[in-house]
Amino acid sequence: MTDLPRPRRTQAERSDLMRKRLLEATLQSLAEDGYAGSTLSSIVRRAGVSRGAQVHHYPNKQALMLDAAEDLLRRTYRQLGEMLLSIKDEDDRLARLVDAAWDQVFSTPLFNAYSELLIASLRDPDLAEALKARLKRVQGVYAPAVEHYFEPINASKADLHAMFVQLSFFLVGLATQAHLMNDRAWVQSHLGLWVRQAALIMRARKGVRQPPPRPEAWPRKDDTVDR
Amino acid sequence: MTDLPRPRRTQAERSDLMRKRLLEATLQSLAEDGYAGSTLSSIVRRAGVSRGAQVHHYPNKQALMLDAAEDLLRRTYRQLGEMLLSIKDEDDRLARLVDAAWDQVFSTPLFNAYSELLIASLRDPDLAEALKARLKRVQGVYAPAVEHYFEPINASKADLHAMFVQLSFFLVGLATQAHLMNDRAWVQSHLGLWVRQAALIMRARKGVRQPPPRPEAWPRKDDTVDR
DNA sequence: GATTTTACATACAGTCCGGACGGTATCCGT
DNA sequence: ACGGATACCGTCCGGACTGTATGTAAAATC
Repeated sequence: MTDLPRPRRTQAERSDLMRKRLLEATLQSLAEDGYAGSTLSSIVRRAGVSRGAQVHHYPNKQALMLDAAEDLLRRTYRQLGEMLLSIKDEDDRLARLVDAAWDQVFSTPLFNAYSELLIASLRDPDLAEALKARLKRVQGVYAPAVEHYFEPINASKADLHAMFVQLSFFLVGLATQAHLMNDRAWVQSHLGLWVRQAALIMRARKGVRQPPPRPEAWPRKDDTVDR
Repeated sequence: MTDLPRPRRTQAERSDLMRKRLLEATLQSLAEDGYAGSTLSSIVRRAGVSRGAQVHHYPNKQALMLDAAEDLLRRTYRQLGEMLLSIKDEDDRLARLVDAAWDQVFSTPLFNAYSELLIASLRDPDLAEALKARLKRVQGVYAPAVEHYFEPINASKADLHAMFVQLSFFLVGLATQAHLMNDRAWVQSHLGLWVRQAALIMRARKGVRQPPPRPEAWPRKDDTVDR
């Protein structure tokens, strides 16, 4: 018995894996059961770990939620970056971008988790602060990409960017109310309207063959939480 | 003692008053403490009534929340109607309308209650159904008013209406995230962008002196809740 | 290899929530 | 005026949740 069937794992490996499982379960739980419905017991059950593991890594519920929010925005950051890289140089670049944003980000169950955290942050200043800080970073993803792909016509650069900010808010509103609305076609038609309106003040840059500047990696956090 | 200091109230009066107090407290509580934080005890405490009164009028929490949602949309319906009636025939009618919608509806604490109900309805089909039905009625308020005040230019009537639907979603997204953003000026500039974009496909009708058709009164509900 | 630190597990304590229930006051039809 | 219906009150109970305290195995340190 030189090698045990269970390989020896280092402490850091164990911790990272455990946190990953907890965060994954937390985000799933947020999406399915909502913020209030995401009880520590249910999260732990979903993750298939014990209650003690969670309490070891996160002293209280808020700490877990803060880290989950961080993780969620990190994922979104990455996903948005990949989506932008996947946009090809086509005539209907604007429409493709909007569709991709809706399909790959805002209409996903993961975004429900964001909605929950967003509403919860109305009454949790720490959570609000975390979301605010990380949101800025996410916005930093597509701000350069916007100028890379599009140029204003009869409008200022500021309007160009503002138009996309408006899009994101529109998509948030859409995502939180989509379940009250009819169907996908209805959503598509409204996305189409935005595209037509946006086309009035911007156009795709000609001859863009390179993808936008690769967004920088998200810096690892060193301090876990506030103490 | 011919006249008691407390005048005799009819049963219906007592009930109506009690429900009013409960609904008022519920909406306040939703706005301040959120859906999960709006416990029956806290609502009752806020309303200054006993626990038994509530349970008499609403058999469970969901029934209370359903009625509160109904009441909230009814109020919004009324408020939107009044707002539309207050719009004067001015050059910047569009801008005034948007500002009024933001100031008088979407940025108010009452709208926070709507956000809470909205998110809660993701996991409460009954609540979702109630919101959906009543939302249609609210939308019915400004649909005629839109055509009363504006006419499309280089666009279809459908686009005209869609543009305002888009506005409402944009405002919802704005309202749920405004606390993460900077300041009022920032919001104003984005509202301004929408106005400028809208002005590209619509204009105020000339010589409109009459207010839009007065929205019909909200029909009283007869069946209280599902049994 | 002994000891200290870290990772994880289980049991417990205190709190609070939602719903049920028994009782009282007020009103209404007759 | 009187009996039933309606409105209202205060309390109790089962359950669930969060945080804590204690115990055990594994890994790191020396």
